[in-house]
Amino acid sequence: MPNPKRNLRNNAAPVPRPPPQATPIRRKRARRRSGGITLSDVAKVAGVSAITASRALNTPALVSPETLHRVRHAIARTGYVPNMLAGGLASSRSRLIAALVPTIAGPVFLETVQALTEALAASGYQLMLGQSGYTGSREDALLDAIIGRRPDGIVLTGIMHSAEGRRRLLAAGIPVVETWDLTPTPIDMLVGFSHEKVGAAVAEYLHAHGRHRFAIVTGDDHRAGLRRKSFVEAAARLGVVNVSVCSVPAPTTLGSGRVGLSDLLARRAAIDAVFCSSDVLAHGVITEAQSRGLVVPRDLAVFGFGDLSFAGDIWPALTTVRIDGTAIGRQAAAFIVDRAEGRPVIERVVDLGFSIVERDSV
Amino acid sequence: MPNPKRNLRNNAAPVPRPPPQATPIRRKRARRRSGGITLSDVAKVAGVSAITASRALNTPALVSPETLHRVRHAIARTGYVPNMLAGGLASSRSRLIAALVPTIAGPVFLETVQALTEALAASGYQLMLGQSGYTGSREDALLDAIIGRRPDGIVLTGIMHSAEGRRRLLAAGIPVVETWDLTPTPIDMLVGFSHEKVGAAVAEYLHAHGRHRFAIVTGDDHRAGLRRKSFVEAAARLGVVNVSVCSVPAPTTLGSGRVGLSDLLARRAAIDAVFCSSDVLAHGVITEAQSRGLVVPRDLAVFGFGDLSFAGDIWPALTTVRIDGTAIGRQAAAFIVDRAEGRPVIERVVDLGFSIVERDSV
DNA sequence: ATATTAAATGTTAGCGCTACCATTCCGTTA
DNA sequence: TAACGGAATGGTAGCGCTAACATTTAATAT
Repeated sequence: MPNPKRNLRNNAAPVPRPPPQATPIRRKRARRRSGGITLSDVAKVAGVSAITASRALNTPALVSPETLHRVRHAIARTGYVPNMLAGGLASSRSRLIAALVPTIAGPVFLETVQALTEALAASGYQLMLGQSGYTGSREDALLDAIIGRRPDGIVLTGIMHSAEGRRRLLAAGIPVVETWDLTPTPIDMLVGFSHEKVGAAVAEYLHAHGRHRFAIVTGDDHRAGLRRKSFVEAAARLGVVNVSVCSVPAPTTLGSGRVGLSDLLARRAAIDAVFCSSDVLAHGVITEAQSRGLVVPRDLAVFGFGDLSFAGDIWPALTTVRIDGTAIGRQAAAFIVDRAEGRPVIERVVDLGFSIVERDSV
Repeated sequence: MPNPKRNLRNNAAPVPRPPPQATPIRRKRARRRSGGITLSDVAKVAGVSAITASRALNTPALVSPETLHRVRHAIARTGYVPNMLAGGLASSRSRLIAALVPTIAGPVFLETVQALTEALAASGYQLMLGQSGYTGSREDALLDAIIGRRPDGIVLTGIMHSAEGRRRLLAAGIPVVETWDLTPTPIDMLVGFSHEKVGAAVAEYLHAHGRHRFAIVTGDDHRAGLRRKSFVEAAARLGVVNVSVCSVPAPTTLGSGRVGLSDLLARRAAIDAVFCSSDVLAHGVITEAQSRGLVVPRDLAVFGFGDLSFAGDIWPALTTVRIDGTAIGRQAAAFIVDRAEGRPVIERVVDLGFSIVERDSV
């Protein structure tokens, strides 16, 4: 039976067929190199072994300066780009970090993601972004897709992870950082702030500024719910009992803020202050108020959350809660990198707190 | 010399030491399995070979229904998650698609990225997002990091890629889709619209609506420059010669829109219409106008670009250019998937056009 | 009844890289 | 002078998976 030699895609120098010696009938099968330049090619050009070339890239301290130079030269000449699939497989270190956010459409987490990206890149890691949606339905499937890439760490941002998800994460043995929240039962590491304290602080602030009829326009996600609850409780402590609540679906938009205020006003509830679960929502509330001839803050105080980039630029400038998303991202990156490099992380929970930015809308 | 047997991390059933026969002195070296569950484990549980288990996952049509069921059961029992590093290495198909955007902070490309993510996920691919910044300085380094992951495709979104970048991309042999632009010399595939036509259309629209003193507030990126140029040219054709131009750094913000209008007004130029290079900028211009007591559109017409989610909700509702970012993302995904699956792409350039959304700001 | 084909499964050998050892060649130390 | 130790480099065997074959069995055509 003749051996059909398909030598597809093999544009390398044709390997001379080994002479049919008295060796047992063992035919060389067609190679299937993907065609790119490999470390061995570089090593050959540099006149060293593959492993030395590898060391020149990964642990240059172990290589003599002269060899290092030769290898670097060879890399430049050949245009070699390391195959991180192969490297990750061999070393069990993918240098990939995954981040899970509900959505990138809402600008809330962008600052964190941005800081994360940069801090990780500085350490030679790359971020892979996954969107789970606020519902959590796709979360488990997404989690498998992520775990399949064997990331060196996972950053969970504002996610209500399912019990099943927690289990898989734990089973995979991947370092996890949860952010934007301070749950009492973190999976692994945690960097965030207390949503309860935010709610209480805002209620106290409004009260101290002479407001007594509170309302809330809030997205229906978990963390916003935490803030709402503590806001209402703090209000009650201050003697403000009837807090009108209007809930809108997450992610929040300027439009849903307008709808929220309309809704509140339609109830004929007497209100003089609105706490919104996001700056975007607050912006919508202000817009709606203005379109109705209400003057902010004279007729209505509006309080935001997030201190997004536009908060200081809208008119009137928005009084809001500032969360340092950049610091969160940086701290998360530090956690992950420490763990990935094998350094132990002692203090696994960091509370970054928040601050109130006083501007013109209250 | 005694053989120090380090059996680190090997929690599998202890392999019985092969009897020290008269074989040449070839010691088994310690295994270094990373500890997870592998396809072989699944195959063992299912009572089939590894390759059959692989087929059950990747090409279930080639496996008998009964075997398929057994394998699936075994996967569920073991909690197996395929190692895509290994799979990608073996098959030269990473099932990873990279997207390069200037920044995710600007909401302009979010719609496209979102659509891309979803369309790719539906085909079993995952998106990896890279931010190059508007400057392009980090672009080449980022490109190497991306090529190193051996993605099956790359989507360039609103990028001014360097010549060196183009070369590397071409050399890597990875399918490329450029988006949001209609350059005459695409690298590979292209889906976008004509920025020149947009500029001309807006100028004509404003003129048709009785405006004669045009101004521009624009971000300083390449594509915005294209629109500006054709806007000015079309204006000249219509007899509007002195178009005041105010350029602000990209990415654009609400704040820079306010600054832009202030700047324009400070020049004491008589203007009755402003074309902005983004909706965010337009929003800033409107905000600044209102804070100065100007009434939009009576005193000043404002034209945006992008039709972002808030455009219809601000007050007055923004007249703008609609780009179907979702369609762009979907088409890009279709291109990439076709190529990744080996289907030829005949028509490599798609013009998705644009439309003008008439609202209340003109 | 035999040849032919298709369907289902198995065997082997890599994909490109790095961990784990082994080796060589110095300069120190006893 | 021999023994030792560190620095630099190399050989080999995988990491977990799949392409390219090979083999077996059942169904169909001649």
